[in-house]
Amino acid sequence: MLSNASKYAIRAVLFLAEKSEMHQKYSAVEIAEALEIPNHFIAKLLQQLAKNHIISSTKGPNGGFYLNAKNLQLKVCDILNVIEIKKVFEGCFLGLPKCSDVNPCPVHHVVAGFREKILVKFEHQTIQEFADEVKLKGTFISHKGLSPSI
Amino acid sequence: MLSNASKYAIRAVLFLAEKSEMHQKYSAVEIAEALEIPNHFIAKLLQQLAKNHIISSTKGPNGGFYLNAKNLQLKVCDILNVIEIKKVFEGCFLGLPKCSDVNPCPVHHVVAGFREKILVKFEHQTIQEFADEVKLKGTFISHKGLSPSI
DNA sequence: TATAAAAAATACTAAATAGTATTATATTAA
DNA sequence: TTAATATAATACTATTTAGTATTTTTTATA
Repeated sequence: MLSNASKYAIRAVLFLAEKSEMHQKYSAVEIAEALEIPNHFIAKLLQQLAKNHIISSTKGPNGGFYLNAKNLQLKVCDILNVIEIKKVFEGCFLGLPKCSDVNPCPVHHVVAGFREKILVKFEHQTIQEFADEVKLKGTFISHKGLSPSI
Repeated sequence: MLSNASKYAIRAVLFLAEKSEMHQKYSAVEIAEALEIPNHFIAKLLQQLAKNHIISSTKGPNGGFYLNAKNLQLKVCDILNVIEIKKVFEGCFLGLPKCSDVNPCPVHHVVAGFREKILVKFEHQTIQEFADEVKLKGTFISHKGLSPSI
């Protein structure tokens, strides 16, 4: 459903959001290591996000990527609009050109419920709120260091 | 989430299921036209399904593809196991390697509900039952002939 | 002001998915 | 037994996504 690029980008932004209180910056390499994702790939994605003002960056020594107050008020959808070409959550699960409540495909109603939920989250919840929720609930944006047996 | 190949294959099998009472056979070309999908592409998929005994076929004049009683008792998952290389509904929505109820990603619980529903349907409902449901509910496996404005 | 650290830009290669074209084989029926 | 029809098999091309490598630019600081 999401491309690897989008998955990496969302996790990277959540990583930066979690760290944003400390006002520290993180290099692409540090982020790649923390999330166990390809170094050069995430660097390119972060650059795209920075260019589109979804995240912030400064060059040079002690530079890196970070989120400012404005960035923290953006939504996951703002990330996806930069990374993903096509609208991810549009498009019928079975590929019908005009699938809708009126002309539903055989799984339309099963999918529609999920789509609604995830769309509300990604369109309305701010990155700040999302990151707070991650902290509160103790969910994971990386499995680094997790016991290999689990 | 599903590849085009899987989408086409599921719709083609539902098409054949709907027609199975008439004991008529349908050529790849006829199926392609009815579902408005690429001719050669669906032909190749139908051949794969036939080779794996998911659907039935006979060559020659008046030949074509059809479903026998045994085929009608199969599940959508049986189709996917032939067409799709990787398990479609495994794998974390955000790409975490060990996402689970124990180590959930930030959207795990939103996704898990949907995944459960669609998986139950695709694993347990027979093609026959699925096709009956399509007929009963009047859902669409093609939008061919639908007014272009809708 | 030279150096090093970091993003930014550019240009690739590789792999997976999507789709097309051609030829061979089987079967029916005239 | 020949012609027509349809699947089966094989071999492609094109596009998208994923990932890598290299060079340029900016900037802090020694």
